[in-house]
Parts: sequence; structure tokens; C-alpha cells
Amino acid sequence: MDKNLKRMATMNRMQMTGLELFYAQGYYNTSIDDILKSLNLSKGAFYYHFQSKEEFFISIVQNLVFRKVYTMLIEPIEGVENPLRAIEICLDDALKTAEFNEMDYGFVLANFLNEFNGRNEKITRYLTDICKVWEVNLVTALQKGKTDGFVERHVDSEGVASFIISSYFGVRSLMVSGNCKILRYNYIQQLRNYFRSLSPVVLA
Amino acid sequence: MDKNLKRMATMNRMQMTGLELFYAQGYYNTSIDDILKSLNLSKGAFYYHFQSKEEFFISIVQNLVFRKVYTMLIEPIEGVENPLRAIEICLDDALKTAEFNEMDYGFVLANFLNEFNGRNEKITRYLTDICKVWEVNLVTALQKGKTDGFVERHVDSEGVASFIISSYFGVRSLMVSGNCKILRYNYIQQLRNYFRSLSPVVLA
DNA sequence: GCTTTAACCGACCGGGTGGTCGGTCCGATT
DNA sequence: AATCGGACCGACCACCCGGTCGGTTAAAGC
Repeated sequence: MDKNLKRMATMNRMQMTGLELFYAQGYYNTSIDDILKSLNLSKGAFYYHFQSKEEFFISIVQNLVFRKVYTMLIEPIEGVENPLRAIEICLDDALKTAEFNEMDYGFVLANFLNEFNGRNEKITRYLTDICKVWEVNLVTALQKGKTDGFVERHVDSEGVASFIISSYFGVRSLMVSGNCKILRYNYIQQLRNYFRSLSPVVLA
Repeated sequence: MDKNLKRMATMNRMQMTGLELFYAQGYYNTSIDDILKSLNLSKGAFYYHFQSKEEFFISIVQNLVFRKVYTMLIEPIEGVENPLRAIEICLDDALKTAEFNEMDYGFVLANFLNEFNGRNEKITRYLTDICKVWEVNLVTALQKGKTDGFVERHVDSEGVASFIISSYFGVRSLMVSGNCKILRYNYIQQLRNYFRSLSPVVLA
């Protein structure tokens, strides 16, 4: 079991720097040697732990990306009172981490989705599955919001959920050209506008 | 000048199929030989007309992508009366072409932007420039909409413009996993919701 | 102390990839 | 008829990439 610990530690190290490089340079544009060089490990070590580059990437998606998406974007809005407010805070936080050039896993998802689209169906499926989990949880939160009186009853929860995801993926795409702070501010502001159109009318 | 015509014709053919393959498979994942094979041309022909793969791609961006973005996404809202309505129709049309697996150049833009981010600064700049032209024209249209009474005076035109672009880029990302029709319907529906929050209040 | 084995090493292979270059073809010019 | 040059050909090069494989090391088990 001590051995098992070491194994896990090495695999984790590989996955972490693997994700960093894949994210920074793209999957197809990052060679296994690139990853190994920055880890001071050899080809042998890699193929001892992983079957192929593809399997390696899938393990990253499932272990790192999925878990992070869950803790960053799904958990914070689970069972919360006011879903629109919770979503707003949650996305704002995610965009804040993006400002510091760190990975925000929502965008990691969108980024890879674009890269693998039409190129690797298998990986695409793993990525869209995560999106769907996110979407389903948004829908659930919105529906609960309706019964709790925080969301107008006649809004289309599915439509709203995919619109939220869309806008979020998109704003992160735009952030590659800098101006993150302004983009974040504008985005949250407009999201709030949008959410206003989904809230029950407050009688003054 | 007959010679010049032939030269232009060949270069155009190369650029057209080049864009198709780059879009379908990604820039780094598409070899020059791939393009040449589907054109029945040789390496010699390619390097006779273009200096390098990079210069070739830039010429595609400027000749094909920019012009299409202009005619599809910018011109239709230039000098129009009701900008919000025009933008809605315009994006709906663009999403319709996307449904038939054709290129919609707005997404082509977002797609390449993601691929080159952090990998090729020069190309990234060309792409973001096109985005900026789009954004500026949206802002202009929105401002005009304010004076014409179609847009509430206190809305932040820059914020709205980048929110529109964001949401559009994002919904196209989601479309890679199929369900284009539903996604389009939902997207336009929610965009309309959002636009409602930007319109002057209509007194019944 | 000897054996076993998990973890890792690194030379090597085959198949690409961007780019070069000497050559060919053919219509226009003289 | 000779020649010139634009358009194109395709063999070739150096390099890179994913993946293989016969080792080596060191610690655990006996």
C-alpha cells in the first residue's frame, strides 16, 4: 500500500502537469515528451502508468476536470435558496480565478470541447457529459427556484440553463485577448440584466 | 493579366479548401499535404503561391473570414432602425447555417481564437481584430438605437455588445454536441428575454 | 543474501510534417 | 525557331511524435 501511494502520487503529478500543458498549448500541440521533460520523467514511466496519450487525457478529464467543475460550478448552487443569485456569484468567482491566468475549469471544458470537435469523438463524449451534468444541475436549481418564488414560473429552465452556459463559455473565449477585468464586470452586469427578466415582478 | 487571373483562381481554390479543412480538423491538426491532396496539387504549387503555412492561414483569415463576418454579421445591422431586432434576426440566420453543418464565420472566429490562444500571438491578433470590428459595430448600432428610442438610454452598450458576442460564441460551442435545432430555438428565445430587459418600457 | 517485482530509463522505430529545390511543361514574346 | 518565365511537380531533408522494448534500480519478501 506504500507502493500504491507512490504510484498514485506519480500518476497525479503526471495528470496535473499534463492538464496544465494541454490547457496552455492544446492537446495535439503538446507532446508527451513536453510533459515528461517538465517532470524529469521518461517515456518508460509514462507508458508504465498509462496505456496511451488518449487514455491519459481521459483520466485527466475524469479525475481533475470533472471534479473541479463539480466543486466550482455545481456544488455552490445545489440546494441553495435563490438560484439566480447563487449562479451569479458562482460565475463571478470562476471569472475571478480566470483573471489571474489560472485555469477555470468551466472554460477548460469549452476549450477542449472545441479542440476535439470532429477530431476525437470519444473524448468529445466525455466532455459533453460533464456539460450535461452541469446543465441538469442548473435546471434543477432553477426549478426549485420557481417553487420558492425566486424565478418566474413560466420561464423555460432548460433554455435558461443552456443560455447561461453559452454566455459563460463565450465570455471566457473573449478573455483570451486580455481586458479580463472589464469583461468580467460587463458580463456580470449583463447577466444581472438578463436575470431580472426571469425574476418575478417585485411590487414596490 | 490572363496569367494573373489563373494565379488568383488557384490561390482562391487553395484558400477555400484550406479554410474548410482547417475549420474541420484544426490548424495544427491539418497538414499542407492534406490540403494539397484534396486539391490535386503539389508542395511546389503551394510554396510558389504562399510563403509558409502561417502566412497562408493569415491570408485566409483576411480574405475569407473577415469578409464573411462582415457580410453576415456586421452589414445586416448597419444603419438599421431597430438594432435589437436586427441583431436577433442576424444571429438566428447565422445559427441556421450552422444547423446544416456549414461554416458560420462567427464561430469560425471563436474556434480559431481558442486554438491559437497562447500558441500563436500573431494570428491571435488578426482574429481578435475582427472581433473588435464586430463589437464596435454592435456598439454603434446600439447607440443609434438609443437615440431612436429602441434601446433604453441607460444601458451600457459596450457591455451589451460583448455579452451578445459571448453568448453567441458560447452557444456555437455547445452545438458541437448536436441538438442544434433545440439549442438555436432556446438561444433566440433567451436572447429575446435578455433584450426585453434592454428595451424601453412599453406602456400598454 | 537471494529473488522478485514495481517503478522507471532511454535508445529506437515508423510514420508524419513543414519546408527546399532542381527540374518540367507550356503559352507568350521576339 | 529559339527563348523566357510563370505555374507547377515531386523527391528529398531534418525534425518531431506516439509508442515499443530490453534493460536498470531499489526496496520488499523470504
